[in-house]
Amino acid sequence: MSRLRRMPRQQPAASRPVRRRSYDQFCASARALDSVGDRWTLLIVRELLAGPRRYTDLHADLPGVSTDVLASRLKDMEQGGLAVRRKLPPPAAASVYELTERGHGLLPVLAALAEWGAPALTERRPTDAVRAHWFALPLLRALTGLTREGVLEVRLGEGEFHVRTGRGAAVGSEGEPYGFGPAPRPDARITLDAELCLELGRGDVTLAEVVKDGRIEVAGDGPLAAELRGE
Amino acid sequence: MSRLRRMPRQQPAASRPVRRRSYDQFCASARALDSVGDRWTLLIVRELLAGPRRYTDLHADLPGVSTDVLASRLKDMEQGGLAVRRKLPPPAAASVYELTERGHGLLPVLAALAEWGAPALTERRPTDAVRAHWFALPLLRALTGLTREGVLEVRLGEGEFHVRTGRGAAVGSEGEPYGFGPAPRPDARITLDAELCLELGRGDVTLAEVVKDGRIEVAGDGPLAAELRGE
DNA sequence: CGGCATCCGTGACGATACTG
DNA sequence: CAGTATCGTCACGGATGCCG
Repeated sequence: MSRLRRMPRQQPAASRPVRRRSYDQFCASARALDSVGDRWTLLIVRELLAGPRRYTDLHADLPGVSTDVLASRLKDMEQGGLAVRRKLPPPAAASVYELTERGHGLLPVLAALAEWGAPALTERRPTDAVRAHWFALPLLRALTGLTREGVLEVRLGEGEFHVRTGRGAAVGSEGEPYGFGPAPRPDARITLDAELCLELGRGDVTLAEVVKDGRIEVAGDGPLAAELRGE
Repeated sequence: MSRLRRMPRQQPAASRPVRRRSYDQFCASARALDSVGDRWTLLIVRELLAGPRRYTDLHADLPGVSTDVLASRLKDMEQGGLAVRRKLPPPAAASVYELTERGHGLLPVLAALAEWGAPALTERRPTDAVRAHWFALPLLRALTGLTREGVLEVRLGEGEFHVRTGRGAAVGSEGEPYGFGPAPRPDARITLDAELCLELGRGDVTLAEVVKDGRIEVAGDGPLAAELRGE
């Protein structure tokens, strides 16, 4: 009576053309998710939006990703035209991954995700990793009102990063909208803590308010620093 | 010499608290992906953005999703506060899933994905499924310039849907930005083909151009129809 | 019949070890 | 340093069964 149940539930699936998994929908969002919907892919993009990086550094800033998955995603991203692998000039003898223009086009997607996810970013769980440049997207949102073009260095307790302000931060501009570490020649510098970055990104407080409060410290003497101080 | 290699590669993983898989990063984008980064989740959201739907209808419009995964995602979305299950009034004896306000907040994410994915949506592969309302996001992008509030019914070869125009389509407005099928009392109606929807969404052509060309047909006599015709 | 639950085969994922 | 190899586990997709 139960022998019949063992019958061929599934064809051996032979000769299927090993198609990469796709949603197979004629829909723009579905096509986008075919490219960036796999686990870790968008977080790798988030990393590369801050500038070219080496494999090992990517692995270090993405705790939890396994080496083979990272290698596989980078390969997929190369094949998909999102990133390229570039050899550094001779003395370095290393190679870095960097986004193509198509890859940079994902900034609005990451920004929308960050904006939506910000309210859920209240408690910092003990298992959570943190990197300073992860706060660049929330902060960029709070700086969209700035008119002066320039590079702003940001110092957090967790580390440093820098962002481009003014139209230079707009989508489609050459260069990264934000980057790791200190800037080569910043036009201004601010010091604040990560929590304040998030509040600014959520719009809970305005830039002008926290400058007055002293919760944010502005250094520099150029026009960008002046605008940050409120003239 | 090779006996040592068989040693415990992995702890039995006992007593791990069965944590739902999270990226464990104190980052807004990562938190967002903890909620909506699983396979199919954002496409379910895309469906529900068009209005409440029953389980079976969702399954029908998401070819390829297995029944258990769909049930599991819907449960996750309920638990995550993205959607609720609501019983229909007695005669229907069915229940529908609908987005919460938090869930509706994902519209900008889907819109950004659709915008980024649009250039990749050139050839329609023979394996691709199609639904009319999947073209609502690209079309909405082309209609952001409209000032008149109202409901616009859209007729494609593949079926019908309707979109809200004017400030009513803005994020945070009550009601869905777009919906399945014909509208109850549309303020205007347009007829075009899916390809044109995509061209409009990509910005390859403007609304005014295609109205003049006759590639788009505008029906109705209210102010919205007039604005669509270019006064 | 709608709304799942169960079972199974395959593939993706995560951790670790190993190699050029 | 930058991956590849290997392995255990879990997620996914497909088919089917159950239950109100």
